[in-house]
Amino acid sequence: MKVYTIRDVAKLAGVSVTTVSRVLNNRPDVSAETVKKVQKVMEECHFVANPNARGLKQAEQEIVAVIIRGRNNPFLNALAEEIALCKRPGKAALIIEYIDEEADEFRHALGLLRRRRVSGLIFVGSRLDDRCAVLNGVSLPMVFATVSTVGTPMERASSVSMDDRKMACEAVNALLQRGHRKIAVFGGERSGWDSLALRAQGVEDAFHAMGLPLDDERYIKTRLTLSDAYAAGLEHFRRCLDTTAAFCMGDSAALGVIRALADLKLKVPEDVSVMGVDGVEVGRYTTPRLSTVVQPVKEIARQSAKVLADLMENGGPPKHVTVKAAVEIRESVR
Amino acid sequence: MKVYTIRDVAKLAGVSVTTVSRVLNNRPDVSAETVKKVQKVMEECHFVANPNARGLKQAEQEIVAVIIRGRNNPFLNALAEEIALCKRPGKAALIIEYIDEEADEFRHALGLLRRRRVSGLIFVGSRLDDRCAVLNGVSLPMVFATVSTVGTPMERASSVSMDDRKMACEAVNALLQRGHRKIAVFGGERSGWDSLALRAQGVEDAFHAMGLPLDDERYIKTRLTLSDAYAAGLEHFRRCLDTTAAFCMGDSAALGVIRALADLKLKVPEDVSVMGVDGVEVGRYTTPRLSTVVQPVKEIARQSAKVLADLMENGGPPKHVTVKAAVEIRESVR
DNA sequence: CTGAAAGCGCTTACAG
DNA sequence: CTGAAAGCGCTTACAG
Repeated sequence: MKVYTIRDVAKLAGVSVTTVSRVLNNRPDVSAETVKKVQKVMEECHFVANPNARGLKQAEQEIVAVIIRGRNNPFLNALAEEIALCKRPGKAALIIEYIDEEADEFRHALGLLRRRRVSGLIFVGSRLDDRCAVLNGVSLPMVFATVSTVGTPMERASSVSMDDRKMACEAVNALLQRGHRKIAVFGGERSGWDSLALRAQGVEDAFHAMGLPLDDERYIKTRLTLSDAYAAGLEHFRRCLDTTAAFCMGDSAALGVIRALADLKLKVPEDVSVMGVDGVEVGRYTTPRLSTVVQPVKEIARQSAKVLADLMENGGPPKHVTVKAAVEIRESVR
Repeated sequence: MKVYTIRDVAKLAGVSVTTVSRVLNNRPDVSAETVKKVQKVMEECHFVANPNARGLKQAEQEIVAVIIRGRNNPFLNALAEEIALCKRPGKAALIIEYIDEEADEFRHALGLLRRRRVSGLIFVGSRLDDRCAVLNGVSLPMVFATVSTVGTPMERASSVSMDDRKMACEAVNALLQRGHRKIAVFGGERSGWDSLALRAQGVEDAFHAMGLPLDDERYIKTRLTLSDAYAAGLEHFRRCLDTTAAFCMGDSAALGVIRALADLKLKVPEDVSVMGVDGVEVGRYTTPRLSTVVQPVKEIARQSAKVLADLMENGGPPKHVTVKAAVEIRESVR
């Protein structure tokens, strides 16, 4: 199957290449008759312009890359979708790269920069540990969505996030206020600067404000997936029968823990209260409905796109936006 | 910030453009010394090759487009991920386009074909109604994942799917076997050729095999989302107090219906049994665990990629692959 | 191991 | 309204 070029089309239509190009780009300065003739030929031979050739001459198109860590996280997925819906500076194209939760998103980004002429970068759901220093060599506008980069070694990165530390504190506080004292925390790495580390600090804040110690035995480090949290939940509640509440740093993890409790014949919230973080849709439909810290997905997406656009257009120092989140007590807590 | 070309690099490094190109492509026929020199310059000026220019000369890269209907469907998302992981003929690039559930995926595909030189197409989760005839003009290899195109007006389309009719029949049969007679069905459009229409036929088959009529009042047409199914469930079970089971043509819908039942103080499965379709992960962790028709996601992805690859390489008539699915009775049915 | 030159398929001043 | 020609930034025979 021959691939036609505009040269072929021109010959077939008996016009110049220039004219075909004009028709292709809907320029006004072609006679209606010619347009028709050329379009007919294009139709007949299923002509499709070569985007590489177009891109080569046309004002180089800007590309914004969105790098998402973990595809099956419904919260990050929803966020990616919203980001894709935001309008971008000029008509910058968007490339979305999902990378494995265990992979190194920073190396991945560097690799991408070497292959493509990216002019802006959004990281979604990144882990912020020592690795992030490698981005210091990058002078592109970068924004981290959902985690704050304040206080990290990355001096040039912007970020949009809720106040993870404060919200975790509020969430745990909600449990403390309801009389819970033995609270299990299902979280991640406590070092580093990312959301999970900040949330761990927030948990401590809440305990300390009440003059209570944070029981290390009740801090359970786990991946925040359904299956891992389920296993971790089984393990914990078999061992610690006196735990009356769980704060899970992700909704999927919370759902996994709730299921583990059910399998141990413990009722939520009668025996154990469970609180998540994120506010994914399914949490409104489970039984019991999941209490959680609802992150404003659209707001985070919008602000991320806006900060990036502003940086790409006007430059300037990195910005850090904090969006408002809310603890929503639903049926899983009492 | 100046954008460097390989010409600039060549000048700075004191070599020819050809040599720079060779270094760029890791060709073996350059002296180590030269390589080092050129790489140093590239590094210094943050050189990134223009992919358009590369693509223009290099053997035109094949592009496979995946068109997915509805982004927040976890089942389709999982499928898309698996497809992305499958190896493709040559090193065909993959572009994944999510389109709105209400949009017309066929027009979208045609638009895409006009803009990009796509050499293969995978549709994920398409609705198959009269609109699909527009694809008859397309002579590209196309495969529909999750729906069978047998019997549709599309003569050139291949498909990979479970036997929707048979599996729906089996699922409803499982309910009938357990003594349920008043079964509500939450499905979609009953006309057309897509999965939902086939499943509706399967439901009828099951009823007819038992010599029972399918009660039209209990066929509820709804979008198969959490929120819509929730609303439809509330509405139905308020009205039909004698319904003892629900067959929902999607797991999200099933979860929505289960929640509606809970809000009506009806217990699942004691008062009403609920069965879904798809087999999404969260259904294994809800309370009660969701009974469902588990579709073999990886198998569908793998077969779709394989059929497409084969068609792209060798051509030939369209293929229709049927994969095995299984009704899994979990806690939501008794 | 290295380079000069042609060419990929378009777009875009420029001239008419 | 139309066309001849230069050029976008690379790659790739070809010659050395």
